[in-house]
Amino acid sequence: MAHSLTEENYMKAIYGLSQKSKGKISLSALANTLEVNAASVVDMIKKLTDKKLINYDKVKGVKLTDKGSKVAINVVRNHRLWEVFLKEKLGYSWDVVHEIAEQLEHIKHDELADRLDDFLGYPEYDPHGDPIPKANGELPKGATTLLSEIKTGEYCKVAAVKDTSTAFLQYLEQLSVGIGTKIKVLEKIEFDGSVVIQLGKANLKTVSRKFAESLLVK
Amino acid sequence: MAHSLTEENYMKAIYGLSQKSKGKISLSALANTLEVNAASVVDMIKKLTDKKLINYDKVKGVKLTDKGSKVAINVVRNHRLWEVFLKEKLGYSWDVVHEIAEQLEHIKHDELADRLDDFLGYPEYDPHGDPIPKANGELPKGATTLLSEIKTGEYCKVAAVKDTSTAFLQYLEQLSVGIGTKIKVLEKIEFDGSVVIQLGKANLKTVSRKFAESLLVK
DNA sequence: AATAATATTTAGGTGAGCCTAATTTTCTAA
DNA sequence: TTAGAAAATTAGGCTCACCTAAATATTATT
Repeated sequence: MAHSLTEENYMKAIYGLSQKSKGKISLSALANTLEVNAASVVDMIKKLTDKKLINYDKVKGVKLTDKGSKVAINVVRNHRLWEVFLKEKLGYSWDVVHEIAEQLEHIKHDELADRLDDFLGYPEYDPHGDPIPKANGELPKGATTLLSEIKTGEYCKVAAVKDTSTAFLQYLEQLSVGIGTKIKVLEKIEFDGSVVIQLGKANLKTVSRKFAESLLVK
Repeated sequence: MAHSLTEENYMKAIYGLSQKSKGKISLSALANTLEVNAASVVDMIKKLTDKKLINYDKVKGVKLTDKGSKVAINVVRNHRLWEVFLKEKLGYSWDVVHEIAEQLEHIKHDELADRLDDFLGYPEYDPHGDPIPKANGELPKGATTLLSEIKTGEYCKVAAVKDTSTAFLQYLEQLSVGIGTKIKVLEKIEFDGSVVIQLGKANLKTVSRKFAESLLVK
């Protein structure tokens, strides 16, 4: 009843894709996110289907079964808890925790996630602001509003990053923007979607559309 | 220049065997501790030799090179630090930490061991009393005296367990014997090597030769 | 020294997860 | 509606780490 590291990664990828884009999940989308060849995906989809972890239909695409969903949520829970550990306890910066958690998320032991959760004080969000699934699989509400959706003149607070690439996280670091940072939207440039924002008392910055669409706020 | 999980386990096994028995390390001894077929060992020995991680000689047996030694010590360092973490921070009992640390020891990130070490307060020994290699590879002195070597009437303190099997650890737990427990040797039965010991004020127990040869004291 | 036991090596094979190349199916846009 | 693009599939191979079975070496025992 245990799953290989690779199987877990496929299910996590399916889960991730189903969260961020409501449409159907194609094999090529999976191949893309997992950075493997489409032919490899076909193999694995067969295997996971046989194990009743997913359902596949040319029309509906790939879907996790309840069983597969549990596995995926568990891996995500582990990943995010370990990220909190790495940041809060070992002092790693948020652009590094992801890659280490990619390894730690596959450590298998019944009570491990729960003990870690307890040790960390039951955090609701990981260092990137993503919600950490509870032991029962329940997911705390995550932010859904983009910085780009905030009206001119209004305030918001950074809730999460949509893009967890090192490049973006380091850029945020450089701007001293983190989870909880207060932002005022001063101007939205119609031409290219750039946004002029105010950080702190009088610190003005112009950020790109891409930036404004990568930051989740509330 | 990274090594596979399997390669790391072979080097750890070679290191372990070289620590506990001073003689030559045969392929069959390795096959035995790794619980694989001897033919598999032959394959891997070739591979590790090519990578200059070990030297193999029919007469002298298997030996780690300096390079291989560094890898092995690193894995052991990781293993024992994670064991401390699991016991001290997550509250796992000492008969469980080993199997989880078997997985955690292979997590790869440059600063991880050092950060963990710092977080744990630079422990010198793991929960079984085994010395934790320092960042520079140096190994704190470990206990070498067996309970069976203590003379009748003398006192000693448990320093480490030589056997880390669940069966032994749980038995110790049951007897309330842990690292640091004070023991007085009352009698040594010549017939079968059993030892009568005193735990605490007046708690007498008779333990087998096997037991007395599995407990390291000082 | 001969036999028995153990250790080592070779040869050939397995499954997991990946690949390329070629093909077929499905979707999209002229 | 049909050509072209994109997606899915098949066929055949690869590497890693393992296996069994058989052959050869070495070591121990009588």
